[in-house]
Amino acid sequence: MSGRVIMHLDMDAFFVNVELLQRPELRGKQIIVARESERSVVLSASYEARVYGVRSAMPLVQAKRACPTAIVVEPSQPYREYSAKVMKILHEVTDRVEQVSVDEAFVDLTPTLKRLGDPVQTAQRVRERIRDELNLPCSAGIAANKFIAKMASSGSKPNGLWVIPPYRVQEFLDPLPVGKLWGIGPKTAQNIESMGIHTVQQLRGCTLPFLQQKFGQSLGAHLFAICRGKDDRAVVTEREEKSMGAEHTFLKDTHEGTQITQELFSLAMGVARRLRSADKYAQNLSLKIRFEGFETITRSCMLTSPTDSGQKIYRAVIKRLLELGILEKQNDGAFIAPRAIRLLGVRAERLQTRSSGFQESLFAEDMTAVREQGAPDWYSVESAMDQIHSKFGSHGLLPATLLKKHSG
DNA sequence: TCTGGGGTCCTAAGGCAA
DNA sequence: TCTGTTGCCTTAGGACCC
Repeated sequence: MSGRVIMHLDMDAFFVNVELLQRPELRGKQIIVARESERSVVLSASYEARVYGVRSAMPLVQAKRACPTAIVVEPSQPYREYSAKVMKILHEVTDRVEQVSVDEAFVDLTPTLKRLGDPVQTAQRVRERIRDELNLPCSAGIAANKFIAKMASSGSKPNGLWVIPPYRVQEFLDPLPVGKLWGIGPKTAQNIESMGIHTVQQLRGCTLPFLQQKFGQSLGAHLFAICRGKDDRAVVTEREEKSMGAEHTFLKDTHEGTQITQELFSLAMGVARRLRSADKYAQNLSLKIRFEGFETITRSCMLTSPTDSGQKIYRAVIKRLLELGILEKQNDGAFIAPRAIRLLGVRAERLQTRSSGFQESLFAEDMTAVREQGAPDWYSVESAMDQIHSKFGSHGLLPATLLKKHSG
């Protein structure tokens, strides 16, 4: 036994509760945070709205049908700032904090046991501080590993704290439907259930070779472990980004070349800007194209040399789409998409850290491209400011921590 | 009736070199 | 020179998470 004590902390309906700080008159009501658009999805729903079956990632139109009285609130708050305040409180307990997303984190409490004593009281103090100082509710789970801690915090929601000691793990897991396990999504759950296995207890009856034969080496071994409540993954405090991307869904599916190239230009510039502010070059690009009817493909290409130039990314993307016939050039030189496109995405992969300083030429190149092709609305002062910060930051005039605030 | 945007990790297949 | 094996790289796709 490792003898670890892990806490998983999860903010309750984070986006909703941050919005409520500014609009307390909405407390207790059915709230949906989402962009008001035909194709948007629910970012977060208050528990009052969840009663009606509203869930995050649900199409907004569907959510409104499920709960017609819900009030839709546009996302308007600096969620990352609130997130940072939560993380700061966690970091005051220990530096062994792994932020998983904007609203949740794992904390390895093992090293705090001597200094702070009972981990349950430590968790309670953290939750009280978040409630008192930030006026935000959260839930937490405590267990001997990340998997069980995560399951515990999910089970304790909303506004709860749940401790699952090792000797209670199996009785907690056994009756659960396999689809409730963290990491088992709808597809895998369906696969497992098609074999007549519905509960964790039944899954535990499968041998390791059987699971690996059915689900592959990795997933098979993972299933074998988690249905026994075993998980030796460490709390990882620092993680390097492996890719950065941007995507956009059109309001209406489009064949129109100008609209498509403008969007690609905008995506390429956005990705390049983020590369520069993170001091990274990309060696690979991955394109995502979703056609009408929701069929989605990805295509990738290697760049001739690593880059953080929006122009180079844009040119590579156009070249690849022409090769693939997803984009065609007409006689008059205009582009057209033979199949209507719903979504476009550009992702930079195989990132490498830039060792030398900011490359003036690339900055100038992108600015020239913006002048020539006309900047889309978003590509204005903010973007230029980011590049200037990036430029001076890499010369040491601005601290790196400040730069981080401008990225993302 | 519909399905966003940001990611990570895994697998499989084909090309290629040792 | 031919054949088979192995392993790595590249590419595409899928599942999952929030």
